[in-house]
Amino acid sequence: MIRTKQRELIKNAIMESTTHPTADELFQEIRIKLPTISLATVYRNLNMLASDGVIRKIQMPDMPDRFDWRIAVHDHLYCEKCGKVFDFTLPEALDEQIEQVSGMKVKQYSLVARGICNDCMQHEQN
Amino acid sequence: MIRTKQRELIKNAIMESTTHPTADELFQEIRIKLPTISLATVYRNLNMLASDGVIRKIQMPDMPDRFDWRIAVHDHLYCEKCGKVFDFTLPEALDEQIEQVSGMKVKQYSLVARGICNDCMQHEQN
DNA sequence: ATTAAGAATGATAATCTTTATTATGTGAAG
DNA sequence: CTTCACATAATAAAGATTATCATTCTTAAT
Repeated sequence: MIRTKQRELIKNAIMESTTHPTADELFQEIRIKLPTISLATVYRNLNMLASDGVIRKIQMPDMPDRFDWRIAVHDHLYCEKCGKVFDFTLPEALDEQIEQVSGMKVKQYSLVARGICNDCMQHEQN
Repeated sequence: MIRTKQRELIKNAIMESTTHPTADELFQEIRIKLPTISLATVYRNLNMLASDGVIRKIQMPDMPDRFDWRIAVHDHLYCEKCGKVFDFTLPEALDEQIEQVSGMKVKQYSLVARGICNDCMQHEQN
């Protein structure tokens, strides 16, 4: 993995992100600094970084993949009101439980919740 | 939701399935009995049945949606070797835990694991 | 500095799954 | 039987991601 300015910009953009940006959001952001960058390059690098364990790819149904610099095990909650994605961490990882219950070897799992976040709950007028 | 033979066939096909078929797999199967059926109809009806709670839609990253007649809460494990999808059920649902940890209102969640199933473990030659 | 070789890029085509569109057909209530 | 809302078939379109490939960079060695 050689060093290129594209990869550098992509990595920095994620590392500085507070949301969980999609490939396209990162593309739009980086484009301002480096207008010649291609969306394919963004995807390519995000996947490389993810498979190197530098960043994490979050895959949720019905929405584009998102990327996260927080590589420690944690899960995600999508707010159906505001569309934001929040992190949460269960007291203990589920790998073992799943193995016990299923009798299979678990390599990884993804836990994604949908609901309403705190902010949106408070602003609700029902 | 009026009664049509297409809907009937789709529902039956799922109810009799032992795997967790995709829309296209169901389409190919039903096509034999009713060659004029359209893939769009299969999708439309599967989504209707799912939102009516008659069947369940299973969404996993990197593969097409699958459908399941088992509507009771349960989770899924995808075997990376043979490609089959297995069911499992944790001792208790996670909604509450997630709510406590995240402080949000959880409407639903999806837990999908990847790994190696029992059969494939035993046939492995490593 | 030069160069050679591998690796990454940009541009775009292609893929895959799913939904939208629209004209046509059909079930069931009167 | 007629009517009309709803469903269907056929296909176009969308949306996200990956593949392709000619071109351009990086890097390490000369």
